[in-house]
Amino acid sequence: MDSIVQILKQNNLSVTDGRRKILSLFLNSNGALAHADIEKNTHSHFDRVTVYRTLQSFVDKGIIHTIPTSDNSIKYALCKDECGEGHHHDHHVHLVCTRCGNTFCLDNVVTPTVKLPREYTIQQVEVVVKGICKSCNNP
Amino acid sequence: MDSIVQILKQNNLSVTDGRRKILSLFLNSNGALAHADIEKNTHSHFDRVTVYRTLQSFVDKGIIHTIPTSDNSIKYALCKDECGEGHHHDHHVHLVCTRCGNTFCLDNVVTPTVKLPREYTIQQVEVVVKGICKSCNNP
DNA sequence: ATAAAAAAAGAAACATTGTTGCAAATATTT
DNA sequence: AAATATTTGCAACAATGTTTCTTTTTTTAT
Ligand SMILES: [Mn+2]
Ligand SMILES: [Mn+2]
Ligand SMILES: [Zn+2]
Ligand SMILES: [Zn+2]
Repeated sequence: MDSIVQILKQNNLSVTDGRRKILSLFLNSNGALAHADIEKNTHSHFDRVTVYRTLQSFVDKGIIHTIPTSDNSIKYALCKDECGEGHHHDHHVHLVCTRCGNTFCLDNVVTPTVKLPREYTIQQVEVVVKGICKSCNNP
Repeated sequence: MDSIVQILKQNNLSVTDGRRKILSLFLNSNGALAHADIEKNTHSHFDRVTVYRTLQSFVDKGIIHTIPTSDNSIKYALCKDECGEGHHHDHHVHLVCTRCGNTFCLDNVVTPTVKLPREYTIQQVEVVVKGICKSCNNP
């Protein structure tokens, strides 16, 4: 059975064209994708609303995670850790390349620990590095 | 002379009602502000476009900085370090309170150092912590 | 394989957010 | 006070996101 179908079924998502196509985009991309990238890559084959709902359900199920950015654009990337419904554990650093504009999960770079004064409680630490990516550095 | 006017003049910005009012909002707020907060607090006294342009010019001048978020909303906060035109040096951690929703600059918590593989170049590190803020913890 | 039930997609209408060009108003300089 | 430079508000537009409802598709049960 197709690995894409497998992932969808494992997450109790019914298998539809849209979900198959969008999930395969993530599996075949090494960087993060924005909503607009998906619309472009699917040649607007799917309604915008469908794309929004698909992304939301993937996030809910722990298949993809969002990446914070300073401009107003949510980026999404595959979860590679053990994320599930309501359980996101993506403790890795993200890199936004200032040259090519792409965003990457650095799965091997673990989020550093942050110490806050006692009055605060930490729930999650997000680290986004702006810099130059691998392929822009070694062209 | 008014300290607000002083800041504006120091940055070669002409002194207008909008800039005075918006800058004073930042000076009197302990958390970060989103565009919508400013519109609300000024009772839409200023055109939306003016607010956008004012925020942009404050960022350009190094008076305020943006804070990345996972939802699609830019937050802005006063720069307290030595930022200037084209020189942002806000090396502190930001906290997004999951209870009250406010975003705070933790000026005393320095951004941890991050080590990336040699193939990458680091330009800037942004750390956003989700958790519970001081006042939500000690009500 | 077929019918029934459940879930998702599409369409439309709308709300919010952000951008651009230009004329009128305001601030600064002379 | 007048000339110049800058900013503002308006209008029109583009992009992004949400909600409701009907149609289509997928899944489940027979
Ligand atoms: Mn990631
Ligand atoms: Mn800050
Ligand atoms: Zn790059
Ligand atoms: Zn709080």
